[in-house]
Amino acid sequence: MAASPKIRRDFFNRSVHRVAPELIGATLLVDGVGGVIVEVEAYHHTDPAAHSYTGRTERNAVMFGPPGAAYVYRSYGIHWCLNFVCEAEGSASAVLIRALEPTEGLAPMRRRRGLSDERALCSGPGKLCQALGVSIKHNGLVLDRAPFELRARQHKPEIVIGPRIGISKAVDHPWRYGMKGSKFLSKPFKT
DNA sequence: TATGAGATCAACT
DNA sequence: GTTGATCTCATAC
Repeated sequence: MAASPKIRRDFFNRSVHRVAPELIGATLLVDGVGGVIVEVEAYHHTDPAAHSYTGRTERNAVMFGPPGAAYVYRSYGIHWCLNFVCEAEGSASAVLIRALEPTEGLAPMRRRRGLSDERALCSGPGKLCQALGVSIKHNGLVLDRAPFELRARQHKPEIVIGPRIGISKAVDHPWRYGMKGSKFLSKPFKT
């Protein structure tokens, strides 16, 4: 199989709404463990649902930094969520990685998750971070250097679009992107 | 299949 | 003091 080109950090130097759909089908690895991105959501600083909406704080400082970095935060006190910073320094936009199709390092993922069901390993932002071992240690790290590895997709997949999940503000913005027909989505898309 | 509650904590008001 | 960009398990249908 031909090696896919690595995604460099300048890939993220564009609008989240352009970056997000292009991430579908790309491969994300952390320490060699990961898979194909099948679901993401876009967050923009003008968006009431975004952490950056009310301005820079200690938690979201990475979002205000240069694109191509990972923004990791704790959700509901227990889970971690992984975002990729986009656009430009200070624009405070990011793409939330919501689901992966596991392809590399199945054994460590199953061990970390305590599950054997492949479909449940990475089908949600909290699950995905647990399976890949992502935590606050990764906050602020750039995505084109170890332990991260991002590889571009070979072919453009069919993309489905819908409203975002688990938020209470700006719920109608269709800023959730998924790979059509994937069995590894956190929730099915209404088509 | 669907709905609901509990876990658990840092940031925010 | 309240609220989540969530997940899992239990109970109901």
